[in-house]
Amino acid sequence: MEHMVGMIHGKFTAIQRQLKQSTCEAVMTLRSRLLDARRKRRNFSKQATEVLNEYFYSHLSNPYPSEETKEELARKGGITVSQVSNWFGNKRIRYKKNTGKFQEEATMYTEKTSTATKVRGSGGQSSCQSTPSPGSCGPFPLTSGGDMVLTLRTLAFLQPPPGGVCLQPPTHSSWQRATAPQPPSSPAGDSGSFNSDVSN
DNA sequence: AGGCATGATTGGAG
DNA sequence: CTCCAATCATGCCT
Repeated sequence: MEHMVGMIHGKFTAIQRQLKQSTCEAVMTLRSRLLDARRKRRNFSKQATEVLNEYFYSHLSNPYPSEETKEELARKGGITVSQVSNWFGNKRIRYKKNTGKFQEEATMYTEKTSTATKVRGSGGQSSCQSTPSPGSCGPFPLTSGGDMVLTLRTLAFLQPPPGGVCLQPPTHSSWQRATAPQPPSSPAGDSGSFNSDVSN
């Protein structure tokens, strides 16, 4: 009996120590990663930039994505929601500051989205849960499987800014903050909100 | 090395 | 709380 108790006790302490160690390790890892994110800036993947730009330029009149939209954009781009918020914040500021510089980009993406918005049928709001995606209908698998294969490589540079198209700088010098730009048409299944960390 | 582009952080305002 | 504006720090190109 005494032997058993001693053995169990020893095992228990060993496991305890192991657990402590692994926990500490995990915490350290998380912490370092967080700290890393602060200082170490890595450019977003092409896909993320594409997705964000498409949304931004197709909603230039009101580039304030709702929480759900942010989530979806984040998932599509393989980034976090806060990163989406950061990006939109930076983008708004920088776009306003230097509208002319973004004209090429703007036309590029607006054209791209306009060609892709064929699905936008009646009702104004597409009931389809998959948001208007560029190129074709549904290039993004949306399976959240971490298989972030860069599918839309092809439409990276569809066409240069067409000369001749008069790009009048939009006079919306300041966006009016309209609350709830998009009706909360939440896609029922919000599962698999797993942030697959493809980077690193 | 320098300059620019860009993501992240911070502080103030609503 | 979110957003804006300024700023910092890094990545990338020359």
